[in-house]
Amino acid sequence: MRVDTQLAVEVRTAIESAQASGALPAFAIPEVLTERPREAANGDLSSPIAMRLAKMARMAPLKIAQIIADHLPTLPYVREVVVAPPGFINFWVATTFLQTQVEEILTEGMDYGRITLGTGQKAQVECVSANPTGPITLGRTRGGVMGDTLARAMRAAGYDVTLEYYYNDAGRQITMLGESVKIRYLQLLGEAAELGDEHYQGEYIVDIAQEIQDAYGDALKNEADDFFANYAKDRISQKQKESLKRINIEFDVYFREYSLYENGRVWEALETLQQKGYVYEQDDAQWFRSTAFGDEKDRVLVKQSGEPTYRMPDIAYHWDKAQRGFDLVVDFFGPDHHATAPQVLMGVQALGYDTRFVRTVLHQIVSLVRGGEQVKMSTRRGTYVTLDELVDEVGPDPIRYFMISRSGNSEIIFDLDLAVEHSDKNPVYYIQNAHVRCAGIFRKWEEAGHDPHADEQADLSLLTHENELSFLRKAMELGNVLELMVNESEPHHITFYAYELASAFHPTYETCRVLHSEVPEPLRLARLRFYRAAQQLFARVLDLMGMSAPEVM
RNA sequence: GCCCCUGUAGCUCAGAGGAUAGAGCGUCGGCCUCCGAAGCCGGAAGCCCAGGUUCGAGUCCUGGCAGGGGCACCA
Repeated sequence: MRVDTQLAVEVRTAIESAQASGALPAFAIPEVLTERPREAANGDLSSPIAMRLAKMARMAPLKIAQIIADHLPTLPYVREVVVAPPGFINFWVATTFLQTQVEEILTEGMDYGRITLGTGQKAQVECVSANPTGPITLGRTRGGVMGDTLARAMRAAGYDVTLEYYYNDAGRQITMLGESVKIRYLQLLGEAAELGDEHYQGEYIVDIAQEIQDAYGDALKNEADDFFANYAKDRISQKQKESLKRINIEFDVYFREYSLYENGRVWEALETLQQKGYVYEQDDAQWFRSTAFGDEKDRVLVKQSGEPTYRMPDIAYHWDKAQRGFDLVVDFFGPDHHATAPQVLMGVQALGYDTRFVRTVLHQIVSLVRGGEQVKMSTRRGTYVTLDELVDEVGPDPIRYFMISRSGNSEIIFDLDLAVEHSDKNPVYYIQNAHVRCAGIFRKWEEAGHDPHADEQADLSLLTHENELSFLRKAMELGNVLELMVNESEPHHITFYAYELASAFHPTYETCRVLHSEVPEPLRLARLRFYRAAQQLFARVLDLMGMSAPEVM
C-alpha cells in the first residue's frame, strides 16, 4: 500500500465530509498531495492543503487544517496526526505498519514499490539511436542509460514498454562510411587512395577493411562502395549491440531507417504533407512550411539533388510511432539534437496527429577527467573514448550509476579515478556494500550451522530501534520515487534514492547487530528477517538501475 | 544576432510552489576485543543580481550579468 497516496485520498474524503456537515463551505477541491517534510520533527508525511483552501473557504488555514484533522477517521497505519502552523497537517506512520514492510518487501521481491500509473498503457522509449558509422560514444551512452533506466521505472509503473533504437542505416553518412572503408581497403592493398576531410578517420575503419581483406583478398578492388557500406554498417551495428549489452542495455526493437524507404513510408509522408498543403518548392528543393507550427523558418525536406534530408525519414519514423498507438513515447536526445527535435514533431502535427503523447528528454554532454585533468576528445579525429574502452577500464556498474547520477540538464564530468576507487568516496560501492554486508550476515549465520530459515518465524514487533524504523520509512518511499521518475521522465532520482537508502542502512548495520553474543535470541531472529528484507530491497533498487547486486566485493 | 541548458557550501550536485535549503567530496575532530572501517558519529561553511506573481519563491514570470551548447539543401 502507498501510504502517501492513500493518505491524500483520506484527506480529500475528510474535506468532503466536512463540507457535507457544514464545517467547511462548499468549493471545488483541488488536487490533494502529501509530501515528506524536510524536518523529521514535522512527521513522516504532511499535507499543505489547508493553506491552498484558505482563500476558497475564506477561513484561516490553521482552522481549516484542524477541521480536516477532526474529520479524518482513525487509520491503522497512522500513529498520530498533528496540526501545525501555518496550516500543515502532519502524519506519523504507525510503527506496526513500518514493521509490516519487512514481509511486504520479501513477498513482493523484485516487484516491491510497483505502482499503477501506467497500467494498461503502451509506451515506447527511444534512445541511443546512433548511426552505424562508429563505436558508441559517451554521449550516446548517457542517453542509453537514461532511457533504459526510465524504461525500467516505467515497467515498474505498469507500462508495457518497448525500448527502441532508431538505426540510421541510410543516407549520406552511410555513403561516406562505405567510401572510407573502401579507401582503407585499397590502402591495405597498396593502392594510392586518400581519405578526405569528410571521411571517417577512426582506427576501427582500418580494422573493418582488414577484415574484408582477410576474407576476400584483393578480389573486391573494383567492387562498388555499396558493398563496403553494407558490410561496415552491419559489422558496426553488431558491435554497438554487443557494447550496449555489456552495460545491460538490450533493445526490444531496432528500427531501421532504411525500412522506411523499402516500404515507401518516407515518400508517403511527403505526399501526405503535400496534400495537406505544407510543402512548397523553391530553388529546386521541397520545403516544409514549419513556420505554420511556430518554427522560426521553413525547413528543407528534399534537397535539390532529389535526396531527402534527415528530417524527412525522422518525420516518417515519428508518424509511424503515432500510428503504432503508443500512449506515451519518450525520446532521448543529446545536445546535438536539441534544435531539431521540435521540427520533427511539427512534421507529425502537420500529418494530422496530436503530438502530446511524445516527450523529448534532452541531456547535456559527458566529459572525462583522469588524474584531475580533462581528457581531450574529438569525434572528427576519432580520438574520443568509446563505451567499450570505458567498460574495460571501470566496469559496467560505475557507468550505469554515474550516467544517471545527474539531472539530464547538467553536464556530467566522469571521474575515471573515482569510478574505480573502492572506498567510501565512491557511491557505487557505498550502495553495493549494503547488499554485500547483508549477504555477509547470512553467510556467517549458515557457516555457523544455523537453520537458514530460522528468521521466517521472527517476531517483527521487536524491530523498534529508530535506525531500523528509519530504514523502513525510506523503503516505503520507493513507489513515490518511481512515480516522480516516470512523471518527470527523470531517471536520476533513483541514484539519489539508492544513496539515501544506503545512508539509512549503514548506521543500522553498525548499531543493530545480529550475530553478536549479547543480542537476545528473539531479537536476533527479527533482525535476521530485517536484513533479509534489506538485502532484497537493495537487489531490487540496484536492478532498477541496471546494476549488479554482489554478495562479495 | 536568435534558440536551448546552467548559475545553490571551497569543489561536484539534489531540491516534485510549502515549515529551520539537503547530500557527496574536501576540511576540522572523534570511533575497530565478535556480522566487511568499501563503515559509523560530530563540527564549520551556501540559494548570481534586480523587479514581479503568490498566504508562501531556491523553485514560477520579466529584465540583467556570467558560463556551456546549438543555429546546414550533415545526421
